[in-house]
Amino acid sequence: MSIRYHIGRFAKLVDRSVHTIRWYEAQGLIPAVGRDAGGRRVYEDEHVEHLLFLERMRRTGMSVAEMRRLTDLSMQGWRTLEARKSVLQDHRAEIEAKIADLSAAVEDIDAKIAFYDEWDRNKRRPRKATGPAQART
Amino acid sequence: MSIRYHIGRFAKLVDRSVHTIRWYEAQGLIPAVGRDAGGRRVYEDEHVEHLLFLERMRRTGMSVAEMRRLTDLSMQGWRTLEARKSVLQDHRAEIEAKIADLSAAVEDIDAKIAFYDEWDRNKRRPRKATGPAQART
DNA sequence: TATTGACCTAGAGTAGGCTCTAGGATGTTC
DNA sequence: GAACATCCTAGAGCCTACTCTAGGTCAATA
Repeated sequence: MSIRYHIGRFAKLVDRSVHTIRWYEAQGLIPAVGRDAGGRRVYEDEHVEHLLFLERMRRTGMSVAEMRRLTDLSMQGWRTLEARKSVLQDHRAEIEAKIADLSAAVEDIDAKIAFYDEWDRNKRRPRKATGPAQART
Repeated sequence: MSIRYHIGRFAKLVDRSVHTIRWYEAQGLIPAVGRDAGGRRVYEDEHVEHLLFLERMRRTGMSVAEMRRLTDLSMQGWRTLEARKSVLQDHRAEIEAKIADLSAAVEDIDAKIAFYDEWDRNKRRPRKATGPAQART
C-alpha cells in the first residue's frame, strides 16, 4: 500500500512548482494521475520516482518532447523496453558531448585567467595569448 | 596590419548568422565595431577572437547578460582585470557544477539501462531498482 | 547602366519552458 | 459556520535567445 499525495506535497517532493506539475501533466509527462472524491489529483510514490528521473534528464538538457516520448513508451509496458533504451542511449551520448564541451571551456577559462594574471603582474598586456581564443578582452 | 571583414564573412568565421551578429551588437556583445565608407560594419581579428571566446561561454550556459558584462569590462582596460577574473571564476564554478550533474545523470541512465536489461532478460520487471530513482518506467 | 548580391535599419515573430491570473470549489480548523 | 489554505480549469503572459520581414542602399560585375 503506497503513500498518496496531493499536488502541493508532490510538487515539493520533486522540487517543481504546482503550476509546473499541472503543466507537465498537460504535456504528457506524468502518466495515469488519479483523482480523489473532490476531483483533486492524487500522486503515488511511482509518480515521485518517475518525476525525479525526468528531472535529472531535464536538468541535463532533455527536451519536454523527449521526456514525453519516454513517458509514452513506459506507459506501454515491456514491449517498449528497447525503444526506451534507445532514447536513453541517445541522451547519454548528448551528455557525454556536453561534458567534453564544458571541460574544454574550463580550459579556456583557465587560460584566460592565466592571461589576465600575467597582464596584471607585468602591468602590460601580454603580446601573445596564453591559451586558445585570446582577443584583447 | 590586421585583416578586415564584412558581416557575412565574419558571421561565417564565428559560426553565427548575420542576423545574430547584428543582434549581438545591439546586446552589447561586440565592442567598437567600425564602419566603412558605405556604412557597412567592419570587423577585425580581435572581434573574431572575442566572439569565439564568448561562443564557448555561451555554449556552456553563460547568459547574454553575463557576456555583455564581460564585454563591457574588457572595453574599460586593465582596471577591470579583477572584475573579469571574478566573472570567469563564477562561470567556471557553474561549469564544474554542471559537469557533476551531467556525470550523475550518466550514472542514472546506466542504472536505468541495466534495469531494463534485467527486465528484458527475466521477462519480468525487477522488483527492486538497480540504481537510484527507479519508478515503473 | 542594369542587374545581382551583400549590406543597412526598425521592428515583428517564434520556440521552448515555464509562470501567473481569474474566477470558482473544496476541505480543514477554530 | 466562518476563515483560510489548497485545490480546480482555461487561458493569457513572460523570458531568453534568437530569427525573420519589409523596405531600402551600396558596390562590384556584365
